[in-house]
Parts: sequence; C-alpha cells; structure tokens
Amino acid sequence: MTTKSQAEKAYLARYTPNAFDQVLFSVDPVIFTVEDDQLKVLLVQRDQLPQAGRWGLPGGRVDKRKAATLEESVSLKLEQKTGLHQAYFEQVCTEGGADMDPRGWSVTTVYMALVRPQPLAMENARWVPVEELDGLGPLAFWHRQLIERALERLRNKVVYTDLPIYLAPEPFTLRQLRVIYQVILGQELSRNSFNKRMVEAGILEEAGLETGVSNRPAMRYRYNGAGKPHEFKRLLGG
Amino acid sequence: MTTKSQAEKAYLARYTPNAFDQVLFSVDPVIFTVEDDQLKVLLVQRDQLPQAGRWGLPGGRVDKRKAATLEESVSLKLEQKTGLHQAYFEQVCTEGGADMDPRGWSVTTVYMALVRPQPLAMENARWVPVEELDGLGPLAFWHRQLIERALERLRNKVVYTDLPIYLAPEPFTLRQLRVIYQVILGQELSRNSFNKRMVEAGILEEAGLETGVSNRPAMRYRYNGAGKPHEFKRLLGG
DNA sequence: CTAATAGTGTCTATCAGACAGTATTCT
DNA sequence: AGAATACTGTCTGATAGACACTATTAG
Repeated sequence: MTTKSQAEKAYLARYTPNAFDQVLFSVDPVIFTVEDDQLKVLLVQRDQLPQAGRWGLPGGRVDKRKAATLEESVSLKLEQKTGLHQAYFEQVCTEGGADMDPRGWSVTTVYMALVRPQPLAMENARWVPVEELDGLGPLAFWHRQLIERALERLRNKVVYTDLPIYLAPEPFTLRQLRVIYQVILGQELSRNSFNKRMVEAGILEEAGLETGVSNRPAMRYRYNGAGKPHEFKRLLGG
Repeated sequence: MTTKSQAEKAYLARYTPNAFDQVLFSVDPVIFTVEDDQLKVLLVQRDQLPQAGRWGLPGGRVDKRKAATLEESVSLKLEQKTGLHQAYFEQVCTEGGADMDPRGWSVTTVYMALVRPQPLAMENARWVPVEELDGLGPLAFWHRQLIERALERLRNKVVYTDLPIYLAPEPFTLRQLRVIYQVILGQELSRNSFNKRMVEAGILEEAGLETGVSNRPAMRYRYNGAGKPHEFKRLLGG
C-alpha cells in the first residue's frame, strides 16, 4: 500500500494537463423574471472578443481560485451580475461540442435562475422578454439554444411545482401568482382549482388583505416553503 | 463589419488555451440493469494511475477527434464498454470542484443509461448490485456520489415514466415489468392498477401468451414507444 | 345601486388503489 | 380436484376543472 501511494504521489507530481487535449468549460446561467406580464431573461452585451457586441448569457469560465465547487461558481456569477441573493437556481443541462465556440471544443453547464423583478445595476445588462429574443440579432455562441433548454425546463416544471413563487414579489395575491403561471405557460388556468391547489399545499402564509382596490380585496400571501420547492402530485392545465 | 471579422480572425488565430486556467472535464455513464431481481451498476476496475485498482464508472475524457458533441462521446463510451446499441440514456447532472480528482479542479457530466441484462465482454468489468457497492472498498474519485445522483434520478422518474421497460428483456409479461419497478423502488405495487396503467398508456404491443407455466399464462408484450419515454400524469405508489 | 373581483359550494371526470370474483394452465 | 397466477369488475378516495352563487370593496 505504501508503494502504491508512492507511485501515486510521483504520478501526480509529474502530472501536467495538456491544454490542447482539454475541452473549454464554462457556466451559463439563464436568469428569468416576470415583469409587466412578460417572461424575461437577463442578457449582457459582450465587450470582449470573440463575438464582441453580441448579446449573451452572463456566464463564463470557472474561477478556480474563488470557487471550490460548480454550484459556488454559479452563485458567484449570479451575485456579480445581479447583486441578488434570494434567487432560486438549479442545473438544467450540459451541452458540448466542437462547433459551439470558435475557440474550440467547448462544454457549458446551463443553470436556470428565478428572481423577483428588480432594476439592474450594470450598464450593459438588460431584461429581454423571451418573445423579443429574435429582435436582438444573433446571440453569442449557442446561447439562443441554451435559453431554449432552460425555457423548456421551466415550462415543464411549472405544471407540477410551485417554482413561479420565486418570481413573485412578496407578498402576493393568488391572482398575481396565477398570472405568472399563465405568462410562463401561455395558457389560461382555472381560478378555482389553481387557488385550491396552492392553498391546500400548505406552502403559503396569510399576510393580510389587499387595500385600495375597487373590488373585494384579495388575501395576500408569503411563501412558507421548506427550502425545497413543492412538488404536486398531478399536473396543471390538462 | 469587415474590420470586426478581421479582428475576430486575428484573435482566434492567436488564441491558445492555458492548461492551468482550464478545468479537467470528463463524462461518466452510470449504466443500470436489473438481473436476478437486483438493480446493478456497471463498474470497471481502473488499470491506470491515479487510483489504479479501484472500481469506478466506465467514463473518461472526451475524445475530441472522434466525437463532435457530448452526446456522441457518451454513445461512444457506451458502445466501447458494453457493445450495446439499444440502450436508453439521459443526462443526469454535472458535478465539479477542486476536490473531486487529485489532478486538480475537475468537472464531470453524469449520464444514466438503462440496458437489458447481458453478459459483459470485458475482463475488468462487473455488474455490481447497488446494495453491494460498499463492499467493494472506496470507489474511484467521487464515483460513489455520482452513482447516488443517478440512482435518485432513476427512482424519481420511475414513478411517472415507463423507463423500466428499457431494463426488461423483450418480450416481457406485466409481472416481470412490475417486479423491475418494485426492485427499483424497493416497494410493492398494486398489480391491478399497475397493469391497467401500463395497458391503457398504449405503449405496449401484444406478443402472444406465455407457455410452459403451471398457471394461467400471462400475455407477453413488446414496447411500442414512440422514441420518447412515456410520461404518466399521476404518480405511482402513493 | 353597479362594476369588478374574491371566495365558496357543488358537480363531474379521471385515475390510483383495494378487494372480490372468474379464467386458465399444470400436476 | 387443487394450486397458482392471470384477468375483470366494482367500489373508494383524491384532485383538477367547470359552473354557479355569495361576499366585499370603490365610486
């Protein structure tokens, strides 16, 4: 066992990665919010080569000194780009290939993040409605496809989770929440069953009635989720 | 636009990745099968440093010359390691960090593959029951955790998909299929609702009755899936 | 009062699960 | 006949969705 460990040590001491055998790896968060009844994505305009000037995701290479894990490196990027802490995020997928980046064989891990609507501190960043993505000209690298993958994931999960709550400013009424669901799904939802579903899930806390509306005021709620997003047992929207 | 493209070309011509800024990237398939009423994982014994002698997943670096995309590189590895083509596989997650591999900051993308039980061509490969993983001593790198992630994914999806069909030798009876579900879930399932669910999903084709059993023979079925695995609208096993 | 929206009660459809009864094979 | 397992029918419970009715606010 000692010899083995010796051989191992010697091997590691001599080990040097060859840059041309390696693939280029990056992390790309797709940050969603809902504002003005539109689903929007955070994009930044690239100021460096390659593809300077194009709009793309606020991602990039992993900073090996600052992050000890992948998750950490994504958290860092989210904070840097949005200054936001209360975000939800999850991994969506990893795409890789020879043609994704002109610099060579590349791999990128896509994350989906959900944040409440908020102004952006950065100059070259914008909330872009997903319906208007094609109006920006070609996006950087394969970012158009990566956004599509994140969108798919979001739309899939919306029918059996409470994820959209992370997009709602607190406190919120069930109508506000339902509209967010509808914006994501592009589909009307039955008010009655939606409300029952949410209330009976036991994930909401009452936070007093609305005021100043010209109709019967609705109850406002805060999220009471136990860390993990709630998963329902049946799908929404037939 | 021409100047931009010129600058871009010049940049790319001069671009050389620095090996010490890059992370090490690999692909690790977790290949499952069900044999003798046990869920098993394909492991291989490493013959090279580092960690020679340990059992681990049949993964490794991407061969940039042979594969144009990540998916392709996984297909290649599956073929090399099992000689199998009719497998189902999907991406599970990507894990990365400074401590996963002694050679440095590494990232690995984990895939889950489902194959029918079959003998292995390779000398140093084994089907290991998931219950006996801890008897093999420590696995290579973080492979123990990676297997756990794939297992989680499998157990999650089994309650709302027909994935276990990919583990069944064709043709199969509903009893055989149900046993596979039960082995994965570690839980009895009601025969009646299981059978109704499967038959009414319209994913099975009748393939004649069993013969030679000392009781009423069951119908055998073949899978009729339309490429994508079927997703049910309600969960199994309350 | 009216307009507008919130909340509630009732009915239906769907489907998982439990249970009982019938069918078909071999020994 | 008896043992074993397949198949079928019926009932219950949970919940999404449709619809109608009542409640509460501003003007």
